[in-house]
Amino acid sequence: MDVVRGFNRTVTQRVGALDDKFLARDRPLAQSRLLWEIGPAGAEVAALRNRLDLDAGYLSRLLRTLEGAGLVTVTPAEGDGRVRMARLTEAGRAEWALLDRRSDELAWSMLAPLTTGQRDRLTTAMNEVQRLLMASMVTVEACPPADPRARACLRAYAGELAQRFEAGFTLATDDDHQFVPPAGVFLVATLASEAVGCGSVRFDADGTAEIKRLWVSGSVRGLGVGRRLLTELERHAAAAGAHCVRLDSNRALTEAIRLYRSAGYEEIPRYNTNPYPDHWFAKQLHREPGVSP
Amino acid sequence: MDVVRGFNRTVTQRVGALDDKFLARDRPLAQSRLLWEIGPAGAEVAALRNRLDLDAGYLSRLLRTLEGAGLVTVTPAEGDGRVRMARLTEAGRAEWALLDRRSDELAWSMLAPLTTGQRDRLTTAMNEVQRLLMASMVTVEACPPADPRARACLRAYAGELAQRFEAGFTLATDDDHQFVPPAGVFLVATLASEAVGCGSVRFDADGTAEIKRLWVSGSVRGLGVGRRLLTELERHAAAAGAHCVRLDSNRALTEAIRLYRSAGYEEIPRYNTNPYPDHWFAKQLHREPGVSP
DNA sequence: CAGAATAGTTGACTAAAGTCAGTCATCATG
DNA sequence: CATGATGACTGACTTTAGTCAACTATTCTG
Repeated sequence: MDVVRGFNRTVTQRVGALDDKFLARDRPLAQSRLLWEIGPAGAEVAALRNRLDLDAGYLSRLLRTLEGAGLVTVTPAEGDGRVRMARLTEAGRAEWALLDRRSDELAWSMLAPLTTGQRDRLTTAMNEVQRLLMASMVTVEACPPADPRARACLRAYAGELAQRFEAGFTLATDDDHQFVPPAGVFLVATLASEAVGCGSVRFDADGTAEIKRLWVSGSVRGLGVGRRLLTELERHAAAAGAHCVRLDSNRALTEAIRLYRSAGYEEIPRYNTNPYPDHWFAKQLHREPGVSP
Repeated sequence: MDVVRGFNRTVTQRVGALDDKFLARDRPLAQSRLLWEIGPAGAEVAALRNRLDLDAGYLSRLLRTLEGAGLVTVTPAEGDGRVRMARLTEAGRAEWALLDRRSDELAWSMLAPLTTGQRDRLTTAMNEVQRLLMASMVTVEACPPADPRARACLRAYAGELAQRFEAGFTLATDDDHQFVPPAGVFLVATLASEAVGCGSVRFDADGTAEIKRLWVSGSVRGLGVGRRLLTELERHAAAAGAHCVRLDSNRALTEAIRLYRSAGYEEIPRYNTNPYPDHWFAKQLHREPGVSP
């Protein structure tokens, strides 16, 4: 705990202050940040507002300023005329490249005074901190399967299975109701208001439950998100009165199968007639009194 | 390099922003930071200005505001009537305690979602990052021996030797001129405008140089500051035309002696009549053409 | 003991950051 | 095709942050 506090104090204040100084050398910080965030690829105004957590009016004004300076153009997005797209002009890209260079300089200024060994240790530790902080920023919560975040996850899930299964994959689209309470539950994992994982469970009348559509985005794989989803799903199943959870999988999904085994699942014979799976698992739940959904 | 940039981005934006939000929930950030920095022990106004890097006038005004809110009292320091001391009132201490609690909550919010193993890895990595960033923020530069920073180091140096030598220690005070160019050089290591180490070298007419008063503050020991000072001193000696550096030490200074050996120094017979040392070392310098002071 | 230096304060500013309500165009829905 | 929702923009503000120069009270120094 004290380590974390010391880290927060030293690192965020010192590095943060430096970072700001590097970014905001000749224009207000908010403008530099915005320019930086738009990036060479451009960005939708709503996305910028979201990422920078700015007031809509304030952001609009900042965009007008950058537009006035000839660094940015804002045009209606194709498809939806309400949405607007911010893009860097030629001059804006030059400015962005300057910021990019400064960011490199800042990084180098942190490494330069160190010996080679220290540099290696620092970058290794930074990597670890960053990954684990990402992991700790992931939240898991229930959400209706019709929610846009859920849809985005399921699209990604289906796309991935279609790639990994030799026979391709088509997601059933008519069983959403199974994962709406009280019949079941659908969970999404969110990182910085972006959905990065999902999972669902259906409670059956015979005291069993079935977990389906567990998926974790590649961007956060290895951070324990899958395990958190699985644990939460089991908790919901137990709270709904299930004494046993089942699930199916395919040998192409090696990480998932490893996860199931290490979470206490044991292989059982085929229990359904789905065309895709070739492995089936089950786990007994120890019902803890007082668990709430 | 990319690791460092990713780290800067994630950590300063995410954690830094959170940190600010936690601190400044019901008063302006600058006021909260100041209140926090004063702390239960109180602090001199100059120290606050230094630590927070604020304009003197601005800081003064902030103090008046906190004073007006009944959170702080500012009184002349004992000893020097120009210096003023800021202290928390009863209400101020309560506010400080609140901030302290929030800081704990923030730290906990970062650890809570993780497994025990992940927590251990995160705190270990944070500790490493913090130490190495401190190391990389240390700057080494030449400075006159009469400079307040140099005096502070020498006081600390003498105090420490007095403690560690059985026979005590008294610092010679009349040889400052030896360490002023062109006769020699005095270096200080600085961390966040606080002197944390020093070292000096005297160039002799026979092509030898003598390193003296190498000291590193306990707060940064183990970060390679001693080695950096030593290397810099050797560089200055070489630039001044020396082909050999000598120094003396005492068996009580085990870390220093280990440093000298690992830096290529070899033990030689007594070369002076100083009462304190019982070990003497020398190292040949390889003069690199084009080295500049 | 007369300056010079140091530590802090005050007044008069400016710029940047952020907020809020009201408006307008576009899109989805019955 | 009216109605409401959505996404962005504008005007009119307030607050916060920060700067600069002039000024006062101590202390140091020759």
